[in-house]
Amino acid sequence: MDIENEAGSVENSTSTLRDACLEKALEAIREKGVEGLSLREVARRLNVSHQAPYKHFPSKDHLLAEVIRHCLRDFAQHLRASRRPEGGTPVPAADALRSLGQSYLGYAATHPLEYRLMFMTSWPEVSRELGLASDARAAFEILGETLKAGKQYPSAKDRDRDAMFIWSAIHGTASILQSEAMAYLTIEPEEIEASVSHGFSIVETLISPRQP
Amino acid sequence: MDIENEAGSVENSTSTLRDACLEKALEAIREKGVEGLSLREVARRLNVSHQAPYKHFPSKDHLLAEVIRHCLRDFAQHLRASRRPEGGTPVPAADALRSLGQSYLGYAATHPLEYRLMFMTSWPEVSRELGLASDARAAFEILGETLKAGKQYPSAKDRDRDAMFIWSAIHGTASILQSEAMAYLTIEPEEIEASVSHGFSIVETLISPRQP
DNA sequence: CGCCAAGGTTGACGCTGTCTACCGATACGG
DNA sequence: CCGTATCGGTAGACAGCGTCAACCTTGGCG
Repeated sequence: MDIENEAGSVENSTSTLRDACLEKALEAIREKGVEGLSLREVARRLNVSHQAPYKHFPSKDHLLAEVIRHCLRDFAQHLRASRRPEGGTPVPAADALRSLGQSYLGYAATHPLEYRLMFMTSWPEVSRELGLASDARAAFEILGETLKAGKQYPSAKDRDRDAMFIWSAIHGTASILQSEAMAYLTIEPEEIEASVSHGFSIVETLISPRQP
Repeated sequence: MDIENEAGSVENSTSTLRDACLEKALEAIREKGVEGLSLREVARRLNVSHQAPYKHFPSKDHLLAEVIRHCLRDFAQHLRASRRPEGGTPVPAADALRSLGQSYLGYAATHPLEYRLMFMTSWPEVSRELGLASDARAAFEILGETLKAGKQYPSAKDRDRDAMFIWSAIHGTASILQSEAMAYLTIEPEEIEASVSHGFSIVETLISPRQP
């Protein structure tokens, strides 16, 4: 009833409260962690009754799953943008992979909350029936496309093996960079930078091994 | 008062209930997830009042942190064991890294709950003051030692860069293998096996690049 | 003996997710 | 134009949670 009318959002006139819930949920998670998310808190932030959100989400887990889906799509869009940065001219194939990798790490660095939600939080049970996995796969396939454009593979399986390794390495890097261990340890930033760059070089020689 | 006297555990006579709490907490997490962990549930499983655990842990988070510490130490011990498997004769340096890697992935595969707890769950706030990070670092340093034994590095920093990359790649692999996405996707097991092996090969050529 | 601390108990408080019931609009078929 | 059903909101109740406070029992020690 008392939903704040944020700037813009004209086109999105269907079920304002639903979107507002998603927004405030993310905000609440940002402040108090996933564990601390509470439907009542979301309702309170929107000045509605504690039951209002239930008209749009069957349960707290459904809300959380939708928040994660939102992040997945935003993330995928962010990755896609790395292939045509600003100007509109596509990145040359040789640089596409590094560009994608930096885009990936950049997202993880600037959206740690969202990254954690997507890839380091155990999804709620209902995510399965809500088909969250297909949103995750969409993001993964951007890497596959980039590889395909940059190198001739004898078979799709060979490409997938490379993709799997690269995805693992970069996800591992991203998740270690923002893990608790990293926050508690003391490592000079320049050394981290060097490590990451080292990793990129390794992956690049993996992709184009025959060029002198 | 009514703590079950499990098999053995004679040497561990100091504060039986404390250890029992840790044990039952892990059990409860296994059944109902980290989110579902409740101190009262732990107490109930031990036939003890809902406040008894508070005599040993200042808060639920302290209990959880101790559970994680327990996992970290067990994990480190598991990794160390990979260097001297069963018989007592150490693994030759050339195979040490792959052996360590398989040990790592093996642990993640056979103890998914513990792995998630250590590396994919956001540690409770109190972990910082409880010094959990040093337990995590102990596990990481096993990799550093293995690298040092297998290759001459010009400097410790160079070694750390390799270690960082390898750790990232293998953590990424482990965490993707047991991620939600993997559970929801459909990939043939043999293909997964091939991808993992592919990754190992890449890392091995990284370590010994000059051998034909 | 007196006393104190350790480790257990019960009870209460405010928070949570969710079930149920109610209530006002608004659309729509007769 | 009048039911009436549905949609999106409200209010109340319930059990379970973490945690604070108070109390009780027991064993060791000056």
